[in-house]
Amino acid sequence: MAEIQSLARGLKILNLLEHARNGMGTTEVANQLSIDKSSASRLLHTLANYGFVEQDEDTSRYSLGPQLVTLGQHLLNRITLRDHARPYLHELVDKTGECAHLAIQAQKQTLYIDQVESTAALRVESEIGTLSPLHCTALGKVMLAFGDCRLPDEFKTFTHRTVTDRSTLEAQLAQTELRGYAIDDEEYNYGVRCVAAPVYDHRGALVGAIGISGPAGRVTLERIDEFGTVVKDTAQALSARLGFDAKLRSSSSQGE
Amino acid sequence: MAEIQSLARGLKILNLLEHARNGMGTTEVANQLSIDKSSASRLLHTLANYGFVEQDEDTSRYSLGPQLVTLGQHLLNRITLRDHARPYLHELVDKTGECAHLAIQAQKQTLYIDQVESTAALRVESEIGTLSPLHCTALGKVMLAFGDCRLPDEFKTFTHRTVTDRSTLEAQLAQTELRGYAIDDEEYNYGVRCVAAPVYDHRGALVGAIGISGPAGRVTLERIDEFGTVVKDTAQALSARLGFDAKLRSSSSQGE
DNA sequence: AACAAACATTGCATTATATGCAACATGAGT
DNA sequence: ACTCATGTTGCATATAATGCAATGTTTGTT
Repeated sequence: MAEIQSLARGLKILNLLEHARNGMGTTEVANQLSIDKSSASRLLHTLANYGFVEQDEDTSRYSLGPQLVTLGQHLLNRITLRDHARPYLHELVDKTGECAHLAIQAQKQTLYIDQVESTAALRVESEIGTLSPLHCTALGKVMLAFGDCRLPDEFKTFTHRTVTDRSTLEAQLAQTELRGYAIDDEEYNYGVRCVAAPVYDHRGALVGAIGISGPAGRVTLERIDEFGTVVKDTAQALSARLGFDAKLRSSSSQGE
Repeated sequence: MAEIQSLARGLKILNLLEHARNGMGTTEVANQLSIDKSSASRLLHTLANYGFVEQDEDTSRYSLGPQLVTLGQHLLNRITLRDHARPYLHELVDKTGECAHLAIQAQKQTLYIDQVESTAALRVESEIGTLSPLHCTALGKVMLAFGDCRLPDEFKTFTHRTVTDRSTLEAQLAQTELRGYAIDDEEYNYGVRCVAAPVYDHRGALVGAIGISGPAGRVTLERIDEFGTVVKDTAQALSARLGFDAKLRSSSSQGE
């Protein structure tokens, strides 16, 4: 099905503005999209009418508008998993001393929907709202190993440790399933190691993943199983809280 | 300047989906917008391509998509005022026992960008991302009294206490300016009373407002000045933290 | 102060896109 | 098996969107 070009252009403008710290002028937008500046002006005016962008009165530059906060926050607030998971994220921080995150699958990627920060000076933060790849993040590998989504078609490289070979990744995911938790061993960010485990609902469907991230110097390979067990146990407690009965689940979801 | 119709329709779809708890089907969207269902289908498909909506694989229904969370959260996270204000919101909760909020002006309304909840069982929450009117909320009246925006053209009624007469509102705003804090006396929500005060930056520009909200039974008229003084003092401390020098500001922003 | 350059907006004729209609495929209910 | 509703797709047509040129405004240079 073909796209609606005008709508697509408007949405592209929003994505451009995400990366424009000081907003963008009409001509900049036109140049980036390779369209006439009069077209850009009309697209921006329409986005502004509905509050999706705002135009600075002094400089005429456009920035992302409040309607995105309203819709985005509204969507976030209706994910009940966030409320249920929050205490467990705090528990993860308490037990591991590292930052804890909650993610769901969206857009064939991993969407971070909550985090609890640790008190450590050196810490790993993942901004809520961030979309990350599936194949090289701990939370993403949980979706692949325990959920029903397919492997992506391509595996982008982020560090020299990123696995981009399909059969190697599949073997890793098989190991993940056996262990009951996933590992990101500096595959997405240098110096950062993460562990994550699946969260199921009362019907046994994967609804998200929780995990911790820390500097590789603290989340060492020697301690990875210790961290992994804590994360797995906490995820299981959260799943139980959501009405998941582990006995009814096939043994493939158990890490024993 | 005329709007771009296709883009406007796409954005209207997003606004419709905000209120659709279980998503909407293609035909529902078409009916709501009075357009053909083939047009609705193409608009929704385009929105889905860019992640602004998601289509449920089983039911074909559309819902708001993760890109809105990404963009909205990105925008929210870049408002440095939130980080600076957070400790002061906690201070307000500690001192008053009520929920504290931070808002900025956006779209000729008041946009809530942060809140700290009190521990009281009965409390007033304002969802982050919410847009509220200027003329009948405490935070909104702060924008009108201490900022440079004009009065709205119309004053919608929310409770029987909502002020809708322009000269009465102007007199109220003059009082607000003298007092140094604004009051919402059940004008926006029945049973809820709020107090708010202005936050200035180092250049003396109004950048936001902080305030508290509570049940009218606790935030009584007898105690309103006590609450007002606490909020005003906290807002002044935050302004000072942002580099605002109260001595350089005209006396109109001082509440004495 | 005058001038040039860049930017943003607007009018308008033309072009390309978006549209609605009809047909088709699919699923649900009887 | 049949009917109805929904969603998608092909296609001809109508309309909106487009780009060009002109205009107005602001900024920077001389």
